[in-house]
Amino acid sequence: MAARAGGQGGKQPTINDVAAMAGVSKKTVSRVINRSEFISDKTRKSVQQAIETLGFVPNPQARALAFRRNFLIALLHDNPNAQTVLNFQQGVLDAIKDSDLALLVRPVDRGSDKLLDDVRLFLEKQRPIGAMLLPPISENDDLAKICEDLGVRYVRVGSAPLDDARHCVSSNDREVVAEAVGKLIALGHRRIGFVRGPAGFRSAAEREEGFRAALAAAGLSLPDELYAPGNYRYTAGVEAGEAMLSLEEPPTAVFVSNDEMAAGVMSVAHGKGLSVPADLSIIGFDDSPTATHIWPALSTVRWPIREMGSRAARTLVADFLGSGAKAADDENPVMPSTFIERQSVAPPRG
Amino acid sequence: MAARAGGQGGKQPTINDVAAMAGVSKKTVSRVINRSEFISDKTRKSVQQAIETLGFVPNPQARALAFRRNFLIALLHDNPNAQTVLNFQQGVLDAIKDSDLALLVRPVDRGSDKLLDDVRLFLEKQRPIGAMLLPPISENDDLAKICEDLGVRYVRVGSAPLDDARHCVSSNDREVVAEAVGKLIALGHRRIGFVRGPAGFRSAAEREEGFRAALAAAGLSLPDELYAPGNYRYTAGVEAGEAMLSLEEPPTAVFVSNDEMAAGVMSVAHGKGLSVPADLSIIGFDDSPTATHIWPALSTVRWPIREMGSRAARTLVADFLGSGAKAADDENPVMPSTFIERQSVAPPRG
DNA sequence: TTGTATGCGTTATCAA
DNA sequence: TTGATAACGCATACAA
Repeated sequence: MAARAGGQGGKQPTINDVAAMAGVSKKTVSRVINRSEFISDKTRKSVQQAIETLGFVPNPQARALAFRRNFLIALLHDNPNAQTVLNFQQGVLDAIKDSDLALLVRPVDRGSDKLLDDVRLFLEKQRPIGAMLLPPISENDDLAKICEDLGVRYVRVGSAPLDDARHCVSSNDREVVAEAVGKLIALGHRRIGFVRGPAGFRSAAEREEGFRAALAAAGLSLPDELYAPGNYRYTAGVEAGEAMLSLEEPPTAVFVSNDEMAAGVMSVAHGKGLSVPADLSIIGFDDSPTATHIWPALSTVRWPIREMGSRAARTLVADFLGSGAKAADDENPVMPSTFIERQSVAPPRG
Repeated sequence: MAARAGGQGGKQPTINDVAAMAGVSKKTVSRVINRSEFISDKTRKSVQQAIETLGFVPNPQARALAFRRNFLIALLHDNPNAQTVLNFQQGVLDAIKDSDLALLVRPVDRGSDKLLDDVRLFLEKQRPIGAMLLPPISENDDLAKICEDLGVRYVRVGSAPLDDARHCVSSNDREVVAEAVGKLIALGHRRIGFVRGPAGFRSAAEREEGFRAALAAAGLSLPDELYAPGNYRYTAGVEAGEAMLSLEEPPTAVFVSNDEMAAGVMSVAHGKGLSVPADLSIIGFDDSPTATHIWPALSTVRWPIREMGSRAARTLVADFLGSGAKAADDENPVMPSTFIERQSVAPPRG
């Protein structure tokens, strides 16, 4: 059981109890709590002693009122992908578990015309010390501006730098996609299909650019019939698969902009009696659980989402603590994605 | 943009501004905010008028301090399944979006020996009005007791009633599993395998009981070689599949206690050149994204997780508002799961 | 380096 | 049905 020495009358001890026991004023106790520099080692120790024996824990509500800021960090997202959001949360928690911050989660609706007002009201009320924006809403500049206006620190998460280093954590989708597609080409593939992510998503654009860069580097072109639109959903993958695999000269490989759509393409291949990877190589993106659950296991790109969550939270915290601003400046805000080879890729037949 | 009539000096208007404008005391304004009954309609209206024109929003931090309670509800979980957690969150948000509650998310580690202390400290500090416990930690009675001790309302989510109706939202896993397995039997299957969930999980036990009930009802038995342990992970499904499908007389169908393991079994079937469902019918549980991403699409049981989230949150809120306690008592806390037939089930060969 | 007085914005007490 | 005043627990300005 938790050892709670208890103040008086079973209630939680307050700063007053600590002050009384240590024989100092509450302000001095406050200074110790907030790590003020102007404190003699002696009094600091005696105060810490009292805090210890009393089992005193500062009341976050009172601090929030006085600070005009809640000791929370908010995660704003539009539920693009459950695993992504949850992995990110996990990373955030890794970073804040030893602080006394807590995580506030706020799903929003990017399609709503009240999105901006919703977020503004939320931040005004909750007053978190910082907010983290997950893609795709991280790409919304108005949202960032709202944070700025309200004095809420923010970090935008994206597949490419969206803001200055202080306000952004990103991966390098473009490069890694180019690398992955390059391997396809090295294996001998010449007709390589592409399934795109939704219009207006930066991640979709980045992945496409990486794809095209790899093709260009090898002097290959992308015929229209091997280019399919998509929306990151399974059904879009199915549609793209049906279209491409019905071609007279179908592709021997395809890069699909996320795993879920890749699963759709693979289903179509199975349905048509094609063998993956013998008849068709497939590469996805995300390294979601789906990637390993389907058969054969999908080669894909792992997004360092947990690390990004941790990094985003650390940036916010360091920024908040001020002094520790080093953490935010030292680290490179671009975190590398990695290509993961599994069973869905092989040289083309013949 | 949000229409904020603003108090004075660009800052947020406070209760004092409202009181001044309406010509009443702040306590009266407070009464209006908190829907006290002892207010004349006339003053109520004039106060509401002032609130409106000022664009006043009560400061949650101040209220939290005075109420000794934060206007938050906490979600405690042990990350069993990303989709489940996120769907649940979505349901919670459906329920609280018109209140001024916010959602605090707290992943915990059920393996840690500090679990209880962690949760206690978290609740002591954050002082949410209520907490929701997701399985498997919802099965931990000590956790419920901690909530009770701290005066934090709680709701436990499970696959069977874990507590009294006021503190529990559950599904009816057992019945639905029995129904699903019954269909297998009706199709003519006689050798049906079973892959279990992890020991100590109530959901695993419920599903097994449902499975056995269906078998018993048909006078069938479960040979040892068709019973496999598992842990809800893909690899456990693979192991179970390898074992069962290497048998001299393999099963013609298998019920797997969750989708992820079912995907593992299906991979093994594919690898052995077996056709699903012609050679092997498979049923999973969860209706996770995986169920539709694999090929063929998996017949499974849909857990009403979003509805449960919504229900859990409404219970907490109603309980908190006191008056509206009806919501908590009227509704049946058991929410039905449903069997979903897709392509992974067919009659046995021959 | 430390203490005093006061503020943060709301609710509770108790009297009017 | 209302209001004056005291909590709520901590932080800040300004003194000492």
